[in-house]
Amino acid sequence: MEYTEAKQKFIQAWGTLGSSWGINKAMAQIHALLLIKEESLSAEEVMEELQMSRGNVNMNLRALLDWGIVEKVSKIGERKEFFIANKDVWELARQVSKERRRREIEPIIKVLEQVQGVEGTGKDVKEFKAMTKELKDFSYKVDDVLEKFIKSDQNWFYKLLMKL
Amino acid sequence: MEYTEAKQKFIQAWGTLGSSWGINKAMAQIHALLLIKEESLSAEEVMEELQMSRGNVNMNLRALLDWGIVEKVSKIGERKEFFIANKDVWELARQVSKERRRREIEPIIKVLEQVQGVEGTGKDVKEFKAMTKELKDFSYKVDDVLEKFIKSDQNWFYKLLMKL
DNA sequence: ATAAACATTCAATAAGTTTTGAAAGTATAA
DNA sequence: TTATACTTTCAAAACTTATTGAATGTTTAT
Repeated sequence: MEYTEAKQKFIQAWGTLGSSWGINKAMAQIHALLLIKEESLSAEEVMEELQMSRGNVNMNLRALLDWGIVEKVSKIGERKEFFIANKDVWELARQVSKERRRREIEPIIKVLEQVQGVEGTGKDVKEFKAMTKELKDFSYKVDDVLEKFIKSDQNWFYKLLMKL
Repeated sequence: MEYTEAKQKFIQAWGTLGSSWGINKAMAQIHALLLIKEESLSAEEVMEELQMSRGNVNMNLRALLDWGIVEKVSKIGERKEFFIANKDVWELARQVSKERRRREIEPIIKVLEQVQGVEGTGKDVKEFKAMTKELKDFSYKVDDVLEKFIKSDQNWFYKLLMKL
């Protein structure tokens, strides 16, 4: 397989994967491109390589910064900004887990807590309370695992894998 | 809080959560409704409660069956079909993990394997190979954890949580 | 202060996804 | 077999999300 073909294929696949992960395609593709480039790239270069508009690239680069998986780099003598992806896959997984925890687990726990306060003693209400309590308990457990994962180091994780 | 309000709130929140999980809103909302109802519901009843069209309800009930998180129930003397959600949260988590593994991890591993076969000895190619290899190795580890999780029982999981 | 180089915003548009509902299909009962 | 009850399909419409690119804002160099 040609390098150009392989590169396209990877960027494409990463974009698709992103979509089923709440990360939009452009964002995931830019990330993929930065992942496979050792040097940092300017917005211009990303536009060029991925054939995306300036606005789109700018917006999604900022989103990547926001997720903490891409960093800005200044080059001496250069005015424009350059961007580089953190190449540590472990760190990437941690950052993504962290963001998803914040954006998904936390809000659902909040709602589950709230609706627990439903009034009444009817059958429907009892069932409702029972089910939402189970979900809440489980969510707390997941939250707990995620928290530990996020705070842990790579070694901890690999040791855990061994144990399984 | 009133039962009706709590119910709406929960169904709403579950729908939103679903969206960031690759599960469409209607599908997640139907699932939420079935989760909080002990008895099975007919398509008609779901339509009524969620104010959705027949086509939408039918389509998404089939998707839920497909994901293995909702089951058909036949009632004697009744011609129509009824649907019930599995109330075991643990089992739900397992089923969802199973489907997501199949739909997401497996395809990306396949692509990563493929692009590993890229030809050339240039700097770009070497970097590309190194990065995609790292991603592949990590994906295999995740796949492995998921596989064990899917095949395990609830007890295993809770014991694991204790250890963390 | 001005110009040049670059970054950001945002309204318009395009693309993608979900939802509808009527029509077609299927199974059951009489 | 025919009518009825129910399910499935699918093209069109509604809705949502992503993308563009020109206009605006900001920084730096002269």
